[in-house]
Amino acid sequence: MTADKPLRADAQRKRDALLATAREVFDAGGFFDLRFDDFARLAGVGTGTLYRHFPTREALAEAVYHGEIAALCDRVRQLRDELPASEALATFLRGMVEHIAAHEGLARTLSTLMTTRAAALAEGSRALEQAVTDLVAAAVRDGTVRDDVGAGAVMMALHGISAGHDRPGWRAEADDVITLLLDGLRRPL
Amino acid sequence: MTADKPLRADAQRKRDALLATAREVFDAGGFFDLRFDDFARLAGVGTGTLYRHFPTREALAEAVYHGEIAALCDRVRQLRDELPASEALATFLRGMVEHIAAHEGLARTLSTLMTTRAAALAEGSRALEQAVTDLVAAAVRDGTVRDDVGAGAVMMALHGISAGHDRPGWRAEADDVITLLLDGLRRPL
DNA sequence: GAAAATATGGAGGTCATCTCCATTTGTCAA
DNA sequence: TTGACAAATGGAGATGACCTCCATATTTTC
Repeated sequence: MTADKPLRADAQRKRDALLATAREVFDAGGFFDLRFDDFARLAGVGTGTLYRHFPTREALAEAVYHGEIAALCDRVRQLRDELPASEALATFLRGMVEHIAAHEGLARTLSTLMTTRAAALAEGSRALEQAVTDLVAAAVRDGTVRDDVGAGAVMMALHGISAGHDRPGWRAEADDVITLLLDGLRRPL
Repeated sequence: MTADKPLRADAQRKRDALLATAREVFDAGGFFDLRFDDFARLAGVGTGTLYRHFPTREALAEAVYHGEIAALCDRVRQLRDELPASEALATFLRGMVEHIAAHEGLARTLSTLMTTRAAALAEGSRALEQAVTDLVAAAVRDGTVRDDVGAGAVMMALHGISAGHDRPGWRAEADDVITLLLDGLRRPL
């Protein structure tokens, strides 16, 4: 799938510069207010080069997002190895809110992209979804989580959380959503 | 706030035509793929007229959305009068999923708008949020719903649901989210 | 029915997006 | 090293969507 052909030295350099700049702009939150051409200049690159590497804003965002997703997936796996499944799930979800809080600009950028062009990011976030699905499945096997709801519901709720990050009481509400999810997921006795 | 000055006859006619056309295009789901100028022509109106009535896409969407929101608020109030608060809440949330399912194009349009320019729709959706907040508060007063989480969490989850409407297993997942919410909200004994 | 007020529509200006290709840079074989 | 080929660059300019402006048309008022 990712049959990357070896990139020429200068091409790799430019690509890295673009990604580095993108990460900064993302975190600053000004991604959508910046003309794409200007973004190229900001990264010290011609517009043509920018477009060759990343044909669309979404493509660029996905590339930036990729590392982020991978890190989250790792964290899911790590938690699953260290803790009982249901605790791992709880810890992960709580940590997710923390993570979004700490990278507000990034969350904003991503959730905007999600709704404008879901397809572009679907590929990338599928990995995360799979990891969460596995975690939920493990908790179900342990008998600590009900078996009549899927992990998709958790993903949906997470999406709502990250999309709503600019609400005034975001942090408290996000925590509440997680609380409701976890309590709702507990296997009815 | 809405101190509408009486509109001239022809102006009203054009405005209605625009709204009617918008509703169709929304439901068909092609709102964002359509050039705004073309939309004017489609409604049999000059571009200038379109822009005078609705300065932005968002303004148009909000106008279309307005009736929708009002209907939902009415429904919340109606349910609150007919049923115990916690049942009213459950019925409303279930109905909301049904409603989104039945108006997919509209849901898509709205969730896109929500994230692109939250401010534009905030006014309209604030009313809905207030109605839901009241309903949750009533359920808390009844003692059927826990008092340590706010209604904002419910709004967030709903947002996640409507934003994810194009996921393959949307309907089932949406129902799951509601199930989790409701079970999570039930007052712990 | 004439003047004033209000609304119309679409031609054209503005500006971000993206393409194209003459030029530069990197790679590799001899 | 050097020459020749491939790969990559960058920015000028085409493209096309968005929105403004105003001469004209319609409605209302007196």
